Amino acid sequence: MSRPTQNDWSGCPTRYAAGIIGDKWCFLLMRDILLHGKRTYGEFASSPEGISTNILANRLATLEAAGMLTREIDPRKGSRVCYFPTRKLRDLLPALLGIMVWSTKYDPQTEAPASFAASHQKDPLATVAWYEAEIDRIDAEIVGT
Amino acid sequence: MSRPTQNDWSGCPTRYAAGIIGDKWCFLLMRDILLHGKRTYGEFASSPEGISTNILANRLATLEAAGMLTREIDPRKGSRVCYFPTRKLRDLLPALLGIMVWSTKYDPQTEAPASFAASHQKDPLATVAWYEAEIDRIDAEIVGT
DNA sequence: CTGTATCCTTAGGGATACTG
DNA sequence: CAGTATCCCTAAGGATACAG
Repeated sequence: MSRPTQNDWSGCPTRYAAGIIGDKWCFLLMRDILLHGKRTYGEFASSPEGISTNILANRLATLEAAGMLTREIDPRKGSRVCYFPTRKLRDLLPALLGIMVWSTKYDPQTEAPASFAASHQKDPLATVAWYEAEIDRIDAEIVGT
Repeated sequence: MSRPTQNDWSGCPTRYAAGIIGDKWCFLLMRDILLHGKRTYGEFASSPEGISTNILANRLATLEAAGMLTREIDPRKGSRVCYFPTRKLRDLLPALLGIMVWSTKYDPQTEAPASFAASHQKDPLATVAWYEAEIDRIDAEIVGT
């Protein structure tokens, strides 16, 4: 069976991701959407990292252009804008989960362990259950293909 | 059982990662080390993305300071420097695999599918086998804790 | 070959004011 | 509240020369 060897990475599948994930603000915004359930401009702007409004607008446009989110009117309340994750963004969740597990293990700043870290250490299977529930919740929100 | 809820992300485990992964050059260098088996300054410099030497030196120092790699003399050939992945970096492989799978699915630039993409589509289990072999190969190289 | 150092230009991005 | 626009400064980083 042919499996990838070391010298066959001409079309390296990570270079593409580097353009989107390899940007601090895009990365944090995707986190906010996928993991924190944030959907509105104001919610993004209030993140503890303190993104400035021009950068926020710029990155929202970037992510929309990259097909990671869609900009729509809030179905519940007219004249209010919401950003929804696309399937493409949703599919990044497994990778994000991997990053979270890694950070939980190595981040020295996590003074009081977050509930994720706690439950993950106690029972990794609980993390899987959490992950799948998260997937379901986001799937229910994805509108287009 | 307590599992993470949406409003409990005060100690968000992704913010830490954003500082390391959320940088294009660090991201690509970690890819080179983990997936392309690159170990020397010249090998990094010759990557198709064309990193300039001052940035390369800067990021190698950053990654070393972050405990992601160690700088050592080549055991086989004296007076030649090599950079080895630490366990901390190695543990990022699962996340990187997730990113690769994602890119393989969505990167429109992947004109000729890489062997990874091909084998992954043909048989996902082959990817797992590839991944475990990769882990073993890197583990054999990790020197310190 | 493995880096360092310097120059210099551009882009990133914070602060803030402004608009619908 | 959801942005847009401007100002302005710093840092990122490309090119290149130099050193061990």
